[in-house]
Amino acid sequence: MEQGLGQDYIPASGSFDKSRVLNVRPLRCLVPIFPSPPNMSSFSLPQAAPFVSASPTGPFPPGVAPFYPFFVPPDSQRPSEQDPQAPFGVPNQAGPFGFNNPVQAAVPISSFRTPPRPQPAGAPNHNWGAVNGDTGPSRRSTRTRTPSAFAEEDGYSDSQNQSAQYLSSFSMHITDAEETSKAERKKGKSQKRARGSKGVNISSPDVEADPIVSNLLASINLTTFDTFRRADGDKESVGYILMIYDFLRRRITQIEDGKEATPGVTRRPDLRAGTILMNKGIRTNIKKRVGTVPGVEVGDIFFFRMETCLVGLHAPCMAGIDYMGLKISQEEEPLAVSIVSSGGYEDNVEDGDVLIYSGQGGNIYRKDKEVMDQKLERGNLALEKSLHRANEVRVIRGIKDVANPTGKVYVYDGLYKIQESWVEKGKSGCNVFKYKLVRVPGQPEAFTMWKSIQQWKDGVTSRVGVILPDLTSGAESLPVSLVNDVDGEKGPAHFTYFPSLKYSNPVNSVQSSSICACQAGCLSGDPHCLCAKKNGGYLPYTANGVLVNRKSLINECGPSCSCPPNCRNRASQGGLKVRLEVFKTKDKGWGLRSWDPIRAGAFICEYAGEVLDKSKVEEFGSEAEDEYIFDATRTYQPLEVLPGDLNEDPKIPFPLIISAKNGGNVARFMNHSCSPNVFWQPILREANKETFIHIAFFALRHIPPMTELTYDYGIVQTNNAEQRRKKCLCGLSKCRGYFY
DNA sequence: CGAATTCAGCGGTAT
DNA sequence: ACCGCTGAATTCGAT
Repeated sequence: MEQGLGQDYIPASGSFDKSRVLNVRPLRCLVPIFPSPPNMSSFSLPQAAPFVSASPTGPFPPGVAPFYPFFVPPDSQRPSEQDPQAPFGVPNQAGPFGFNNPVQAAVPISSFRTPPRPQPAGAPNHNWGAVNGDTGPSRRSTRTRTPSAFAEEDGYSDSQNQSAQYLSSFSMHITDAEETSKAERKKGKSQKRARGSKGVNISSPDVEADPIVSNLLASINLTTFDTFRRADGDKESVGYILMIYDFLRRRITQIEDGKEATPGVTRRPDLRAGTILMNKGIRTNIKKRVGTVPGVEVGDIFFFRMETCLVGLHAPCMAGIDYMGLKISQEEEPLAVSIVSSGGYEDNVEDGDVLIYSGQGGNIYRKDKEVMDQKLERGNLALEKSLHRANEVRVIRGIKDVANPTGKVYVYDGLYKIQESWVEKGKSGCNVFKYKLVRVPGQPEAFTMWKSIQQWKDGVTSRVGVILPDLTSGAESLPVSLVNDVDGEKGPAHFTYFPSLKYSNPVNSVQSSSICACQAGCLSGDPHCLCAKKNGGYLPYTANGVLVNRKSLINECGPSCSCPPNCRNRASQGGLKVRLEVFKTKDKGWGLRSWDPIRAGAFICEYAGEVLDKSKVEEFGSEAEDEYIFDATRTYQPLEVLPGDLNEDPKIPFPLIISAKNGGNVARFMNHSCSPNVFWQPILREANKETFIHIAFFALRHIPPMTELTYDYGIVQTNNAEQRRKKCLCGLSKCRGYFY
């Protein structure tokens, strides 16, 4: 598939309308002016470089004025707001800066740049912006390059070609040795800093000394992250990194929660976990690139900026614009590779496929510093160059997280192209750069899906194919839609909806051992909290109800405890937290998915149904009908990422089998997958002075909206297992072919 | 209780 | 050395 770069850079000659392009982009536009030879692949060798650069000193074709549009006459409050179509705020083409006398009136782009600092004669000049009318020495004259260096520094990736052939054409910039020494230096630096800075970061070493964390780090097979994997990821390594990262983050949160809070000190488990993984080289896609990042798919979600750094989607951990230097012919230009739009600036995000993005700088969002005009440097310059080069820019959209209002969800919304740019006066009265980005067509839905879901929730539009708006008839705290937009089936076979587990008799209950007296809610590491004690000292959940790691059994607080209902050690008790729908899948019958994003470790639902007593269990053993059954006695593959001692295998003191055939909740619709995104966890909970075991489902990884929820059904180890096994339809490369 | 404020952070870029 | 669309903790302010 010749999607993306190639086609966009190499229009078939004559297929474009020069006047149209020029009208839209009056800047020096290399695409139409220097068409490349046809039949050139997007994956170009140096001699066939798609980038043909004009000489920095011109000549420019008639009517192409270099950079004048950035000139904003101080006295003419040029109305870009009123006419955003006029690129760069040029009201029309007649004025003194129109096409008629462009060159004379041209103001060099450098007029928007920081004045270059005085440099000794002959020093390298990094003033990229001074392309035309440059008074300083050109970069070309101060630096020579070998032809082969071009290929080495080409950061373009071809999403369809991540083969060894592709890799071999690049030389790895970062060898293992370099990587290690870099990490060592880094580590030394951070330790020094920790010592020197009033003990703010002093707890960092004991996080790594924590047995669970050091176990985790020791268990990671570092050969998995050899040079090859670090340079170019795949879905597996990206998923692995994200899972380790979030586990580490949750574990650090848990440890920190157990400590006395130091007033005024902000704890950043996200940064701590990120730094550890960075230093260990547990990351991928280190080499920056334009376009697709291998292993990251459109629609993938992140809950921390550090996650996008680790997988190479967006390297800066705070800045919104990521860019790289790219050698083009003899020039080096910064090109934007990705942006994050998260609401700090006055971005316009109304249309799902168009984004009006504000440039960086100018202290727009800082209250402690004086607001100033933005400058055409760093990311802003890179975006400008990317406009001219028409290269694809990854867009990550930050959205307020419904489940955690203080946090954000970042959605990778795929590739965009910058269509135009201009300068306008921001609210503060200072110049702000604006960039109009338009989504490259043909990509899977991502951000627009979020918008649709929001409209369904608001009742603005209705979901297509809804059979029942709430199949629970109000039995859950949130409605669960029944949807079929695939075929004519009107719904699953009849069953009774009830939201929790039904024990026919309390035989299987476990004796209640203790209750807690934490009136204000339980806290991790509190030696007085018996419930924390029962869970091994720490509470199993973080403050926002996220499960830190899988345990053989979790002891939640119950009605007899003194803690309030919102105590964090009751994560599975509040009913549904995400808006779910039961939907008709293409080939697996009915399935379950969520309208809301779900973060790794978040509670989804429990398995409701009737607990089969021992006699029925035996009867069940010979029964072929096991469509809606949860069977804790099956054997389960260990969860793929975390080592066994971190993710303990579930242990239930009796053979628990639940039937949801006649009645149950949404969990009965969850299908099997050999590479699931959900796992189950036994939970001990009190009711009427007795304790019962419940089966709760938690997210194994971050799950984007509308992704089917699946867990591993396990394998039955019986004589007639072969006949009863079902063909697995998960369709994954890891599929073991069957379940039960 | 949500919004606004405060502030230490970190990887990366540029000097 | 400097920079930035972080994110947690804390204070503020409108109910």
